[in-house]
Amino acid sequence: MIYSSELIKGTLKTIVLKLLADNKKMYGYEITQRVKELTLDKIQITEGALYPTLHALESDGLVTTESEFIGKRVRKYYTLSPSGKTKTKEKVSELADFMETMKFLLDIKTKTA
Amino acid sequence: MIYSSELIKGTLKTIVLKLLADNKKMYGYEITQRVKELTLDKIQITEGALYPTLHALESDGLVTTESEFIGKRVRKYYTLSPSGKTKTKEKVSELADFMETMKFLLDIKTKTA
DNA sequence: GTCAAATACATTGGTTTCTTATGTATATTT
DNA sequence: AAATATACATAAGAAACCAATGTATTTGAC
Repeated sequence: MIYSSELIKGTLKTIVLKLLADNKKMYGYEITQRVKELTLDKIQITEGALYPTLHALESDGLVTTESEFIGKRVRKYYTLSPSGKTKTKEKVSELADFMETMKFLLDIKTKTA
Repeated sequence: MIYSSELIKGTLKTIVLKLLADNKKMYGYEITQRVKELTLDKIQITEGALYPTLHALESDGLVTTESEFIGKRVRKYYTLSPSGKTKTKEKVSELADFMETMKFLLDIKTKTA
């Protein structure tokens, strides 16, 4: 089972930031594989979604990059900047809060009829 | 505090379906107010988001409608159809599952560095 | 009694965010 | 040798929401 794509919307950036916070430095392809693995294939980040997101994080100054050659192939590592670390905490706690709220909303049984 | 709008994306339809499942019949404005109230103002559904969503649910056959006059003003009630009830269960359990996965993702501390 | 705010519907234009598809190239496995 | 995996990237389009606008009635405050 793979989650319907609407659900991923809005959480991708937070997922990426959190992974970077936990793993110091990661490259794009690694992120897609890690998420796939951690979620037992339920969340599969497409490259068309990931790379633009990473580029946006970079241009927002939330991450810095360094390219490395593995043989002849480039690998681009992403690392959180100080402001990125702050932003990550904000985003993660907002999402955690949101999930609490959603959990409450989904459990309510206030039959008025 | 109000959640950043990206978070709502993908969950609105499920929220609406769940409210209708719990309250039998509701009208649009009532839904916005109920959500606002239940979430302590943290989720505010805009009309520009809600009405298109309700219309989509209707054209998908997940809800039926009946209009009522309150004085001279129309009020349009929405009620889940049988397929809407089934869909609601699916959507709610998918979202619950997704939140479990996200909770796990946000808590991981697998320092590899 | 009038003026603002609340109630109640709806649509339109624009943005953000993701998907699908495509492109390039190297490395590994069968 | 060919298929798959690794690794980057972009472009066109769709989906979902926001902000703004529009119409109209009703209620509450002063």
